Amino acid sequence: MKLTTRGRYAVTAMLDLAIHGENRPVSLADISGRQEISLSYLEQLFAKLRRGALVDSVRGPGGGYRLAHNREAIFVAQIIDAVDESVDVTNCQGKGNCHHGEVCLTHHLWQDLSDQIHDFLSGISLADLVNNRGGKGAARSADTVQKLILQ
Amino acid sequence: MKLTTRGRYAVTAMLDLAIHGENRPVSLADISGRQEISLSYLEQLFAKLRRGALVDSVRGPGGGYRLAHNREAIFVAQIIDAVDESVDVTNCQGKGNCHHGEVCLTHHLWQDLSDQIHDFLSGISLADLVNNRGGKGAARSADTVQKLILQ
DNA sequence: CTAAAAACCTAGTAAATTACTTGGTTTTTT
DNA sequence: AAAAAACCAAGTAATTTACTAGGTTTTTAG
Repeated sequence: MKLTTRGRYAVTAMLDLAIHGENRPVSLADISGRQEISLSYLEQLFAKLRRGALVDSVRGPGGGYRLAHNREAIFVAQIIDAVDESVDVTNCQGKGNCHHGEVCLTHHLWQDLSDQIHDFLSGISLADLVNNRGGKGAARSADTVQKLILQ
Repeated sequence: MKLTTRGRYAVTAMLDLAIHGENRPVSLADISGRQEISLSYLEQLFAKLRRGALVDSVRGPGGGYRLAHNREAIFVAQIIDAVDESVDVTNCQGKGNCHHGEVCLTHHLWQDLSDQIHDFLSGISLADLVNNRGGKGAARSADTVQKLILQ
């Protein structure tokens, strides 16, 4: 399945951007420092995020990246789609040619799971994450959020 | 995340077993032939499935594997857990030490997604798959099912 | 107007994982 | 006794992933 560390990194970086980028653009060097993701790796991820129209870039000193839309309008599924190409758990990437050119025994199972995951992640915006409402809304203590935001 | 080809192979093989193993045990050589999975790889998977008490083995000629429970009582999540260890999308395997020993920004998101996937796959039994009710019950034409079962 | 900060780009590489191979042994049936 | 099967351990090829190296271009601040 396409749900790897790459996607996690991308969501984390976008969340960092949502938290720290209200006024000025945020440089990848800053995100790299805070989230401990290699700068050059971030560059590669943000190239994809930009192609996916999720962020805008500002070049030159004082530049960096900005969210291309507001927090409420950027969903986790979009981020993962942008960097991982797809959230797909089938073997045949949904083509249905997994067994001698026909659908394999479990094709529909994986297809349905894929859809399920995509639906789940499509319902969660960056705003939800900032406001601590990831998924079912697992509790996160107020001071943990503070620590994470203020570092 | 732990949702790889290994898990898919395991579910496919177990489904093959459910379909072909009503009377006699099914040898891995048979499954290997039908599903095009390397025999030795199947052996490794079935060692784990046996440790997970999902199948029983019968040694000697005419031997093979049998489901350890009936189709209704074996769920996809159990199969994947047995071969992939866990269906976990967090970076820290649920430990919550992903960022300087604290939970990372997106920990709860991945935790919730993990739970979601696990719940989904826990609701689908081998019997459901045999009867073509994977997940939301995507339609599969009757003759496709025939082809798959009768090969 | 120049130095520096940033994005932007390409290619390569190290590490990890995955799928598979090899070459056995043990058990049990015919 | 031969053969069919499970069972086992170690190694390997292929792929993917995360990261590094080494640039260029753009733009701002001084």
